[in-house]
Amino acid sequence: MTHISDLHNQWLENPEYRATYDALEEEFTLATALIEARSRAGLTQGELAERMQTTQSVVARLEGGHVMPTTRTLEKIAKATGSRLKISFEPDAAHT
Amino acid sequence: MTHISDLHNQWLENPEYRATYDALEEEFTLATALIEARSRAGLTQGELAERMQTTQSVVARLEGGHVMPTTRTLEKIAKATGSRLKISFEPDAAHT
DNA sequence: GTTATTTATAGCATATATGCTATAAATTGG
DNA sequence: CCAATTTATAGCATATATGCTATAAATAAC
Repeated sequence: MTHISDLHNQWLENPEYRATYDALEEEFTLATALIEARSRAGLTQGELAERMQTTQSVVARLEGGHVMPTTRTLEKIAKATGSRLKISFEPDAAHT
Repeated sequence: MTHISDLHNQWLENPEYRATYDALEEEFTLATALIEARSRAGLTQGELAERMQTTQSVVARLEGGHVMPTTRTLEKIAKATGSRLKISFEPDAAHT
């Protein structure tokens, strides 16, 4: 069974992949969070799309992590999955 | 002294405002979070803009809550303010 | 293994966020 | 007050997310 995080760990050993890791991380975690929210709501992509007033292909694209969605889209997802969207900037100890 | 949350509470009594409250809430809280992150970092809009590779007017627009930014922009803000971006969909008890 | 269901990809038009310059408005320091 | 700094707004070009249809690929049900 190939889970996305397995791929993730596997790819970590590829230097070229590591180079772009920072930029991709958010897309990975966001896509994962989205998939989890949809699972929790027990919806198919098509059903979620309907509640978001869009189409299944749009949801697939979002879950594929191929875009950096707007907060407008994130809000629609939250509402459609019975979730509450939370966005925060947490002080990063490592940086400060 | 006019704080954004004061205006918020004040406007809550205006019915017309209440009608669009849901759609605006996220912009309010996000803008507030952004302003806080910048304050924490001790940066002016111009300085933050420079670190984000953009201009002061763009930061002003974001903080004004007049746009629903992409996660790409949120990531830039996080990095520039020494923060870590967190996005999550939390199960909403009230809905379920 | 065949069918039905679900998910992923492609390609294009449209909407919206971003990037930018200039300038106004507001705030701060003296 | 005045000057300097900071923040807000306007307007336009560009980049990117979204909306859409169609179809392929993968999974699940039987």
